[in-house]
Amino acid sequence: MDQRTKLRMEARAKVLKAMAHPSRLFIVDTLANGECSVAELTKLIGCDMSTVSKHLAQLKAAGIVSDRREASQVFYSLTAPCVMGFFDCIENVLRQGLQTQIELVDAVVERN
Amino acid sequence: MDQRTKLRMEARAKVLKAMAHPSRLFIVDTLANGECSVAELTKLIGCDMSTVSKHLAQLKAAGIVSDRREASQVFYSLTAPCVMGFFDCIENVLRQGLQTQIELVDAVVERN
DNA sequence: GGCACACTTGACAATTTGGCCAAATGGCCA
DNA sequence: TGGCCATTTGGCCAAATTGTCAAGTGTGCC
Repeated sequence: MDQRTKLRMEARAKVLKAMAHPSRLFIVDTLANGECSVAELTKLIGCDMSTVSKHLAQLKAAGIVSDRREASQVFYSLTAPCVMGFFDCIENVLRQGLQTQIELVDAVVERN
Repeated sequence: MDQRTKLRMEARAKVLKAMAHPSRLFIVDTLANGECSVAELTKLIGCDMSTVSKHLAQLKAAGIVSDRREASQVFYSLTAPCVMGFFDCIENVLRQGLQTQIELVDAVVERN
């Protein structure tokens, strides 16, 4: 892998890595319906606010969300709505994986 | 986040995490052009074959690639070509992030 | 100024990940 | 069977990730 390709893959990986966490996926899913304050997200997720704040910082660093201050609250919103398009494909992969597992079990049952 | 949602997000995260690594992204990109043996991929990536094998195992566990044995070689191919659709969006996010940085620099220059 | 509120950051421990080496496995052929 | 080749697996260590608590920052209000 030449240097140029490596750098491009690293940049891409950074974006994917930012989304590759249950809480952060949930945040993205939630923000797709409109902006949210950190407190709201914290309540929905159910863990420490500092944890949520750090997840949001990661998403922001990746360019997936952006923040807006209003008085003492900070509202986050989705700046890259195209990531919502990932979910259809991911659900497909999950379904396909499940199907494969069923087939494997069937094959074992068949054999016995 | 209720249990059901949490499980779904974890499943989705597993698929994304499988792709969220430079070498694994490169593998996916390469396999999009047709199947490859582990040795070929190892040569292209330029690290230990055992490392590549483990990356492939992760992609396979996530249901993104599948393997086919032919004599002593193992050929991998992309079973979820829809993941290629991620790249357009990711490139968008990266471009947008770059643009944002330029604007920030401009703002600083403006101020001085 | 001082206080309360929403949020972010730093320090830290626990867990996971990534890479290499060496050893094991699987399949072909003499 | 034994040897060879491609690949996988296990052991190990360094580095990255995650979460929590405590302390810090920023904003509005009295």
